[in-house]
Amino acid sequence: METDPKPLVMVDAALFTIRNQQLCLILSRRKEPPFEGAFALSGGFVHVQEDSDTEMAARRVIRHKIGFDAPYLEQLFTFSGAARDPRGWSVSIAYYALIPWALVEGNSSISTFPVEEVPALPFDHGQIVAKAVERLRGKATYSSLPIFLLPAEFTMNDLHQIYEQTIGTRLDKASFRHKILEQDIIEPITGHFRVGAHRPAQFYRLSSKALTPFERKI
Amino acid sequence: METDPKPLVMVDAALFTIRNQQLCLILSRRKEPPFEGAFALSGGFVHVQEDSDTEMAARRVIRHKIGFDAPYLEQLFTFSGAARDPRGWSVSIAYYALIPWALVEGNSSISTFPVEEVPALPFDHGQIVAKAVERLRGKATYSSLPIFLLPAEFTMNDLHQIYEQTIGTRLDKASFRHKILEQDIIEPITGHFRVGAHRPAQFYRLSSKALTPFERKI
DNA sequence: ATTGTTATTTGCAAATTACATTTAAGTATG
DNA sequence: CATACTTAAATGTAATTTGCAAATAACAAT
Repeated sequence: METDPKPLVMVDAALFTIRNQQLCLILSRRKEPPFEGAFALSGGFVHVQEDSDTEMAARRVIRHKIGFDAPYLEQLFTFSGAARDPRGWSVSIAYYALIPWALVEGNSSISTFPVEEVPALPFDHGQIVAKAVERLRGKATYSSLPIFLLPAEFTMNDLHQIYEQTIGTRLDKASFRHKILEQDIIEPITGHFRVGAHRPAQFYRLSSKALTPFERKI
Repeated sequence: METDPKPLVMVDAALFTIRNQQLCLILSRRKEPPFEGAFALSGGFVHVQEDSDTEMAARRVIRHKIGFDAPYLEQLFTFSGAARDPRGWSVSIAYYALIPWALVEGNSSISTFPVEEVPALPFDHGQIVAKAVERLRGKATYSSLPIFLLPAEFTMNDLHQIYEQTIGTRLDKASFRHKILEQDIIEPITGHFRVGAHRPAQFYRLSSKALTPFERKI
């Protein structure tokens, strides 16, 4: 079998949320060396005994950070090499997750940064973030992914804004409405409206048909 | 640092080619246990000393198999767990590559199987193949990826067939022609035609503008 | 009742795509 | 050498999708 030195195997997770209509990254300060005290992604070593696979390792890491499982989690890319971690040749299986802000608001151990204002990060976390943003933006243009950034009930405008934020461009309201409704991924909550000093907005929720909304095209 | 047992780290590569107008997978028989003699993907352990990262490891493995670098190589997904390899908890960073058939024709150590007729494979190679096919089909619908399955010079019909094969559906000839030419990813080779018992077909090559054709939309 | 503000619908122009047909350019055959 | 045959390439039009602008609806505040 193999007698060669084996690489370190870890997972890292880029956590996204939308705060104040801005696509943000959730970071926290490292509690151990290397780079103790610096803002970084959530990460940790894969534990062969407790993790059935790396996705479970990522879930464990995320749960440890925010206290619950992220509504959406996807493997992003695997980074590797001798340079990315001072402890030696390593492999990091990177994930990204989408989390509604309401679920983490008030958690004192985390900080958020708009994706355009993320500080310099240790390891190769900058690269991971860049790739995660790219992936998220890409998928948002042809899938209903951004829905996972919203709470269970939301208005068409909420959804529209989330899409514009994640994609980073302006979208026509009427066309957007059309496309979304055509796809049957969301359904109106009859009789439930957001009130205010103007016409009330219909509330929607994920459609029962859209159990795996991610596979649907927008 | 870590004293836990570390997982085995390997790379596996799904090699695609088009043979007889069919999207095929290139497999070869394993020369060592486990599963000695069985058809499997090309794979091997990551060597911390010689591989600068896992992509280089994948290249090394592929070069060892076919003798040269694949024209297109992309990281696919990382598979992991205790069950995928009898030698223990492992991580496999899977890649897929596109290779014109002309480049490997005659190589006696490889076999090809149409993707719909791939035999049962050892490890979790069946899963890897399924994911690779899915990824390839997905990307073919919005990028010019399939071009890497063709030789340097090809006709519009060659390209059209390759697309139909990789996507798995029928595409309108006229619209296809339009969309491709619009994008400037290929250019006609003036004066060069494929002859036969009928109207000669114009030969094309990758456009000089399309240095990274993969980023372009079809 | 009037005004202001946001939500939602409607209508139409522009662009894209699908489908059907025609024209072009050669070889093979008698 | 004219004709049939086959595939390549171009053309034209219907159907669909998308982009843009305006109209209408529904409420609160005044």
